[in-house]
Amino acid sequence: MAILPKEFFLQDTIKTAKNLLGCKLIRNINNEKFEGMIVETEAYTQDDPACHAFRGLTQRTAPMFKEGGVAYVYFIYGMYHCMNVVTGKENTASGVLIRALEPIPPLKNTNGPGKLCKSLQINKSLNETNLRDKNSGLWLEKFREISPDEIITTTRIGIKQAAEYPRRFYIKDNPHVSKK
DNA sequence: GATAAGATGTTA
DNA sequence: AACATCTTATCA
Repeated sequence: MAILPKEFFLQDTIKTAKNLLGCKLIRNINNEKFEGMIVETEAYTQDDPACHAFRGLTQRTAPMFKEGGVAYVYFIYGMYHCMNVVTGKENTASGVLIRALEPIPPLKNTNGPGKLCKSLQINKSLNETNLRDKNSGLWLEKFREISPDEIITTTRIGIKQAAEYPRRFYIKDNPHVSKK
């Protein structure tokens, strides 16, 4: 299937968070491919108190300010990495947290943002990597069409700031969404 | 089932 | 000190 084009990442972040549902995330490790379909996302924008970039540009958040289509990978809780798809124009800080994948064999254990990064061996070496370039080892493709009535919207998980924002999206009845 | 605690390192 | 998490233990 086709690699997601640049324009895909330059739309409204919330729209992109929904559009990413049903897309495939593919990781190439030593010419072995691991893939899964995105089933759960969360949107983070610069005007959002829960967004890492809310307080401005720092070394950590710099990737979020790049033009959409690259990865923002950060380390959390001393053990896990989480991966975002950066969205929007250059100098606007926004991204979409990938929270869960429906694994395609032999991939497994991808029902959570920390778990999927562990399974796909996503770490800071992939920070700022171009998600439209297969040579980067991590990229996105169009996979399945998800109709609007299959998308459930809820509040986000694991945050205290702006906890009431309805910016978490997942595919209805999909068993690979992260646990409550 | 539910809730609590612990692991652990980076960030601001 | 808080943290965009997860696993294990300890209840009931």
